[in-house]
Amino acid sequence: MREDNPNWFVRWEEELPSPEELIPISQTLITPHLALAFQIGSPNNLGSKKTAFYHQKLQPVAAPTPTTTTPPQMMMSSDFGGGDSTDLGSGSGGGGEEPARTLKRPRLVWTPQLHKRFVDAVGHLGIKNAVPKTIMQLMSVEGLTRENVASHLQKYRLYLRRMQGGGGNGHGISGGGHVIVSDSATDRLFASSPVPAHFLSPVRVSSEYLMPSLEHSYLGKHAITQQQHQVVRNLRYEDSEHGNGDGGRKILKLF
DNA sequence: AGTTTAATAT
DNA sequence: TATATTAAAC
Repeated sequence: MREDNPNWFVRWEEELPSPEELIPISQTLITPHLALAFQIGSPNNLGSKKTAFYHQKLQPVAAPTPTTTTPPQMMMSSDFGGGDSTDLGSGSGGGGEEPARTLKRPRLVWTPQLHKRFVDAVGHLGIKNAVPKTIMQLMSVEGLTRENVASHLQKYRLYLRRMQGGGGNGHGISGGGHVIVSDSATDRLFASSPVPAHFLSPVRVSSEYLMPSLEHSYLGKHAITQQQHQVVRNLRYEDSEHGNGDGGRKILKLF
């Protein structure tokens, strides 16, 4: 906002994951579209049975903030669309068909990256303007809907408020009333588990997540213990048949 | 863990 | 009318 440092966008840009971080190992040569069209398994497309493909794009690049208090135009001299193409909607390249935007999308997975964008989008907008629509715009993730953000925001607020009130908190809220600075990837995406059986070291900084497994030859089921999979920019459909809970739903991962 | 719905407010 | 917020169901 205005009260912020005039070069807030520099900081923002710095915090953004570099392209190298986004496309580490599982850079697929075959686009999701093609993979699905040919029913061939991409590296992490496990023994999938049914994979739907319907998606859309959205919002070319809306005005930064068409609301009353308009922040300075951000057009980094370097680039923005070059490195990290934050694109949730899949490639409309080959076929070029654009399924009606009225179809219900598969559930979005809030990866740490996506959540991070969300968080500092909220950060840079004031509390005042941190409302789904503007957040969504500032994030500028294609295909991300307003209700996606709204939903996440709801949970996020939920999370925030139970750390202020709740007994053991150790997090930053200034006595004044606002300026929420929760961090640590927001406690690993909303930390609902009361510190699992993991020997947790007092300080864990640097790269929040990260999967050291170089040779990821995980086949069969997604036997990954916990944590996020390696993310691959753009989306991927999987059939997640959790033994219990919901039976075989399609999910959508970003990045 | 996310989505949708409904009620309510702006 | 459109959007936000919240709770609750799914």
